[in-house]
Amino acid sequence: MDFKKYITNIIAGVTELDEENISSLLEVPPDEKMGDYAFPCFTLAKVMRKAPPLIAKELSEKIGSDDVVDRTEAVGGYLNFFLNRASFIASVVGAAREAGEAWGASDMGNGKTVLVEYSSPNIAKPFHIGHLFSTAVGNSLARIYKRLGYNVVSLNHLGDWGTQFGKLICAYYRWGDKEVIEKDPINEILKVYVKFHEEAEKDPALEDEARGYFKRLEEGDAEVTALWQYFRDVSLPEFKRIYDMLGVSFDSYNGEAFYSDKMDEVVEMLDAKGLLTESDGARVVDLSDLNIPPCIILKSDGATIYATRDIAAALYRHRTYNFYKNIYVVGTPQSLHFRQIFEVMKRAGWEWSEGCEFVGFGLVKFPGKAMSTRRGDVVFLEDVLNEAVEKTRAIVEENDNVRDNKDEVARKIGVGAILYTFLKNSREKDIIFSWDSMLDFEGESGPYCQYGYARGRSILRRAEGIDYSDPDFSLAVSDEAYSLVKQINSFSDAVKDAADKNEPFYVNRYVTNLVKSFNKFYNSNPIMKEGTDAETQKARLAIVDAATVVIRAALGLLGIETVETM
RNA sequence: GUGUCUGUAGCUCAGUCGGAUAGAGCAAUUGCCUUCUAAGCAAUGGGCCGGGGGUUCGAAUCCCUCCAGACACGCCA
Repeated sequence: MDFKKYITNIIAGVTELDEENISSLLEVPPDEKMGDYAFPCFTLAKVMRKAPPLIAKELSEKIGSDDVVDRTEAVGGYLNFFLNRASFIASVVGAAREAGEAWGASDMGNGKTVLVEYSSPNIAKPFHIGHLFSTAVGNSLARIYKRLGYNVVSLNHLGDWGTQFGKLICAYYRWGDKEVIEKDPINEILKVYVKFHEEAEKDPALEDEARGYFKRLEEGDAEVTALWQYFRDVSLPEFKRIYDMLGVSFDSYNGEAFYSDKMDEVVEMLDAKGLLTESDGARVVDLSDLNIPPCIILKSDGATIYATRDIAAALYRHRTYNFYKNIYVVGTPQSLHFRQIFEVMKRAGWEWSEGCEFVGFGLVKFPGKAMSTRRGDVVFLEDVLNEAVEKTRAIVEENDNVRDNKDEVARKIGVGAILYTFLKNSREKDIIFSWDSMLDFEGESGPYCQYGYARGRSILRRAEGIDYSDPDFSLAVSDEAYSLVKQINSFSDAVKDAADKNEPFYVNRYVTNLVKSFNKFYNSNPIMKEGTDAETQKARLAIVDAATVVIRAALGLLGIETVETM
């Protein structure tokens, strides 16, 4: 049942306000001692021409109590509602257990299609820790939208085209050693790529040479294309290995190259709209009326640029998926680029482009400076994940609680810890990379949440054979039980907030608070311990059951897996 | 220079469509492992919410201004 709505109706019955108005005013008090819902009477004071505390008092007297609302209290200008705890717990726990894994789901998406473009690494370059930001956020958003009933399509817009490949090919011809590269393609290719940038500092002519190679690639030159294909072929298995480890998958790996033959049409369409002007030999869309730089569509050498490809990709996606939303999970440094291409599409008269959303995330930095693949200043994601799994494995051995599948447990917890770190703050915040904080498994962390789940499961295993399907919840009423059940009840709010803002950290914070409440609950309300009354035990077991299901569901939305013991 | 974002406890951050004594984790100090897993629980200390003005019954939150920092700003992506 929707308690907020219930209370809104009560207030509507005793005031002149409409339900929508009341609902937006109704809030949750900062302290549980102040009740479950609070209605501020300040705005009412103007129309009723009475002091807010007096209004609150009068309303409180009018409302009285029933099976759902235990009582109301007027404090200051607030009218505070206290729910009947036993019936609240019974209602929420019952509903959550009935819904099971579907708790928190919604049909608001109604089958509308949401595209989420994320991860999108550059091929022929190692997958570094910075890529995890996009991967973690995108994967989580995809899961969140799915839970809300949207038809989600995950897109990995591989960076497999552009002048950077000219650079790579140029570097390969100059400094590459085929035999060495075959043995460890990604790292060796990275080495020549770094060398290219070092040399280009001294000899800027190299840049032109690189652009020349890309031009040849775009023109379909067989030799250069074969080399490009090779770079792509050796990269994909590397990426897939990491995605498997993270539990991430994509519906499409169509990268930039996929759109290389779809750009002529875009150029023609923009031209037909009269949007293209010439500027220093390049063809651009002028955006000076917005005080932002022009969007380059064709470079002065006639080759395309990533803006052209992104526009072609958006058009293709519109035609293929008829999307409701087309979400780009890309670093904030690219915000101007997306503003430009969204504006160009708008000026082209493509109304569907309104559905395009830029979802930026911060930089992963080293203390002092940003990471740079060009300089070779990178931390490889695989190293971070392996380190986390290794550390977890050592803890698992030391604690000696896990009997089977130790490797699997270590992987899930190690990876979960890293994912959690990337999803715990608002996504636009930069992350300063440090091994210490990456490998901190105490306090608010992935392992903390997984631990709470494992403890709950452990209690339920001890309860095997006990039938707690229909307990008397009045026996389980306690401050800890009540606040835990309130958390369980608010799951769907957290999911909606997360989708609304495209911020997975709302779910992260939610599950952390849920686990915190759960830990308090089982620490102060004995369940399978000796001396616990049998009927009380059943009611508490039902709560544990509901809590574990919701913890698992919430962690699942973050891409974090659970373990039965740890 | 222009634009976007940020500034809250020693550190990392929540809270920012105005509301009740400004919160959490880490770090520090202290209790709790013969009793459901101590990756845990309980408790203590810690704050001119960058500075200054303004709007309001009420401002960390809105407006103005200054200071500090990050990122971006045509032929890379």
